[in-house]
Amino acid sequence: MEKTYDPESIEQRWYEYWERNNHFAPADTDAPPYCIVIPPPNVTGTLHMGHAFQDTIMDVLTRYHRMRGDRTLWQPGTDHAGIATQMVVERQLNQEGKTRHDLGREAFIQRVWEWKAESGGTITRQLRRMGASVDWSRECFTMDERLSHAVQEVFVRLYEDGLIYRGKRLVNWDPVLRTAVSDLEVLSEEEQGHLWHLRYPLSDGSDHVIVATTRPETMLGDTAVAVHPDDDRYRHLVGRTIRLPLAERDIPIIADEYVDREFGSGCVKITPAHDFNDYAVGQRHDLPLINIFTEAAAISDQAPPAYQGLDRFEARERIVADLQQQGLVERIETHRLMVPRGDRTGAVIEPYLTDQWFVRTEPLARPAIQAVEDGRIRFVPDNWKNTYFDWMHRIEDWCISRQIWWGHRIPAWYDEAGNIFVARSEEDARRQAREHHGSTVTLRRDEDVLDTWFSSALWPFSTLGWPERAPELQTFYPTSVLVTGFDIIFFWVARMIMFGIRFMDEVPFREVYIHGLVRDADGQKMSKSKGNVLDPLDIIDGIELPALVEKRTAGLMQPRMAKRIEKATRRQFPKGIAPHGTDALRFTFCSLATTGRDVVFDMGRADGYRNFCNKLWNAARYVLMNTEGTDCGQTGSAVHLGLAERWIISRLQTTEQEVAQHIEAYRLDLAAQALYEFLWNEYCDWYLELSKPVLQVSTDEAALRGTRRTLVRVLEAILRLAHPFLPFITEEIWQRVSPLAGARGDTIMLQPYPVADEDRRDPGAEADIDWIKAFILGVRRIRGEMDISPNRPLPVLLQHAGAMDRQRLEQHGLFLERLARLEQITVLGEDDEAPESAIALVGDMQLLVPMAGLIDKEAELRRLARERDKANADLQRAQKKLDNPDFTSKAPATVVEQERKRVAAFRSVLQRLEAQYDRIERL
RNA sequence: GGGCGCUUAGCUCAGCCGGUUCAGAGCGCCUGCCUUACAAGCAGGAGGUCGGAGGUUCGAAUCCUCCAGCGCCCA
Repeated sequence: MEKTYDPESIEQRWYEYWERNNHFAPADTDAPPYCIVIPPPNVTGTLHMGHAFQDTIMDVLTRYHRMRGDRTLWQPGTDHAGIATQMVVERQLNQEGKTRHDLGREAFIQRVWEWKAESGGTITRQLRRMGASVDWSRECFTMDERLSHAVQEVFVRLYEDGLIYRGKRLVNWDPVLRTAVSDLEVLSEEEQGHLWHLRYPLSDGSDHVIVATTRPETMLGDTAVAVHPDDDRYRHLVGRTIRLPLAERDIPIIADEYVDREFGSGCVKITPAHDFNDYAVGQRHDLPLINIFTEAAAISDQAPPAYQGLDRFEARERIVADLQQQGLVERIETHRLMVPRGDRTGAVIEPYLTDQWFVRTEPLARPAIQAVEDGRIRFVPDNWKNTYFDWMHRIEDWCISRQIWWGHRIPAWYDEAGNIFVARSEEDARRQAREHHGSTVTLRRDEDVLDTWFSSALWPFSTLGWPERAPELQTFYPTSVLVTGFDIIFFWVARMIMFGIRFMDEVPFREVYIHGLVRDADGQKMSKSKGNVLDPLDIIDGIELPALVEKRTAGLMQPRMAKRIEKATRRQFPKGIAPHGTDALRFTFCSLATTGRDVVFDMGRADGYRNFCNKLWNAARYVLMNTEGTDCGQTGSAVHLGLAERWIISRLQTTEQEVAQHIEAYRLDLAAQALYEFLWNEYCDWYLELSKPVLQVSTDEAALRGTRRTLVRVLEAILRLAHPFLPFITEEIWQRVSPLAGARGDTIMLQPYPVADEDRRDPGAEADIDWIKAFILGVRRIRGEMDISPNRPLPVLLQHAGAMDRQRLEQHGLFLERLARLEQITVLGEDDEAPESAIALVGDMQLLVPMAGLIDKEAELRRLARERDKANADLQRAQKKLDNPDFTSKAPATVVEQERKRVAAFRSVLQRLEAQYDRIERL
């Protein structure tokens, strides 16, 4: 083995091996199924930290269950990401000086497919680099013919059941994309704006009212002015009319409870075609709707000619100027208001009146709520169900049509009279039309496509073969768990539950594991525009600083940010990013997978876990150096297990139990920590060290075999235990180690996951080792604090050694001498005079290192004082408890007894430390 | 305005269905070591009144209330 762990040289090789040998496919057995469907990433996208984190979690679960023997399927696939992908291709066209309209629909879609062919492999390649053990033979794409068919089938059935309808409604309109978007795709944030107070004259010229608005340009579409019915200031005006300035139309003054008397003048303009609240008011009062905007949010021909064709913001300026000229602007204030923006374009969203398709959600939501209420679906952590319920109880109909081209085209046809025929094929639509009309008529297909989330909503069953009665569907649906971020509970999770129950009559997954969102070291959300994104592959492979800066500053929407980003990057990564390897990155993600909602990515953690991999690597080197070519007992020769062997095997059981328990509870952080501590702090720090004296000096063949066998077997178990977290390094080492451990197989990934064996726990061995550790630690502390060279062998005297101490000394003296580097150990009789010494306590026994020529008096006094103070503090605290009669009378007897023992122990320790302190001080 | 969450060592985080891991881990820091698995290491060490104030309890970082600060989601 190489001296230093080099992930690059091993990782890809093993992935190719696994994939080539079809090890990711579910086993062909009757074992219980376990299935995760991947949240499909954008097919033309690239892997970001969130993906890498999420995929690591899913892969750990998948590999764990596969090793447990379950029939395990991790179903992969990608999403066509309608709007995002279309935008990318449109941007490419723009650079060629073209628009999608120049190409036409068919050619444009062709162009998107070309782009998909070109860039579509990127994210799946990256998924492979992460070690994701998905069954590639089952890879799906939402726009595949089969899945498109499923989407169409769902649409038609919902329509036939009256759960999909078409209607003219006010929707959120993105004037840049020129499409409707759902309310979830609109982000409202507070921005600085103005409040214009406008003077609206009564039609008869006798008076005027003041209306306040944040959007003066919409006044062209006003069809009323409203006041509160109980507002005495305006009661006399209700029923009269306003002469709307600029438009020169007469509009009524109406009374409606919606008006907030405290806001502005208490008088509001009503623009039903351009505001959600006004729309509702308009409905109540039967007001006309005047649509003054085009699809691009320019002023339409419904407005006065002077403004037609102006962009909405230009129009605002012109209108305000014109009103000012007429003396109709009372005043202008600065005002903070919520501005809705499209999550893709950042454009200000317009409430816009159009024909759209909607899913009637209420009947779907009811059973979906029920499924979580009665526990058929469990959220982990549990609190997230509140978020789910909150949304589901107030759910609104879902606008599913999008005025873009890339996506599933809505299977609806219209005749010239506007009748709708929803059908599974054009032929079927024609047949319906013929039946309706009694003759053949011309049909026109709906131009719109479906919201991308519509196809995602059927992902758990469409990927498994629905609507066919595929065997995979029978086996793996409902899937076991959905792993996702809380940001898409509404977008995706809720909709999958609704559709799953509707079409499969069963929930899509039993559990929903919600993980946190990955943020940068400052806790900021990672985003391209902030220039703080990390590419998981750069952490795996490493990247030089100039390349990192270049990557972060290239293609920015706001080029002026480049300087700041560069500076921050140079500050945070002065040396670029060192290569860490996939395993280390995965382990980092696991250790960060706590129950919190933010995952702050700290490169220091990744460094630490790369070191951890190196530790494992070197432990394996040590084991192989001492076992390869030797008899490790695998052929059945006699084997004797010493104390250290029995101890490490016992500790292994505890670790196996903990790791499995934590994985089952979705606490990968705790599982990772248990693994880390066992490998480093027990196996490496102690067992490997304890094995050295045996291997170096023992002549007992059975004991030697026992040590070698234990070195190899425990390592082999660690590898299997760690494999879900660290797939590559464990495979690499396992291939060398497994024959020595008597294990057989082509790959570690199909080996059984370790299961704790209670019979192999050995409390006696653990107690003995604890004693040995206390002894060695005592000597080391004296050495460290007295600045005695670790090379210098020390004599040690023992006072008050009990029978047990003597016995342990007898049996395990070799360990003590070697690990504490002792010259000799002398047991003093009770009457023997001890020389002045530095002291350490091992239970009741005192461990003395004579001071002659070695120990600095002042240093030893400082050290004793520190230990004395600590013991004293412990004693005081425990004594205080016992002094409280309420404690002794009310606390459980065992607790009281325990406290008494502690007090006795502290007191004894304290006494000896004080005595020792006094003695040294008198020197 | 409604809901949720967070505040533990310099940094990132565990612990939180009450009492031996009432204070932990990694990184960082200090001291000494290139000891034939590993300097990406070894040995030792410093560092926190667990946001603040009350309350429940024999006993609270751990349960309750209020306050402060931060954050997220929904109106």
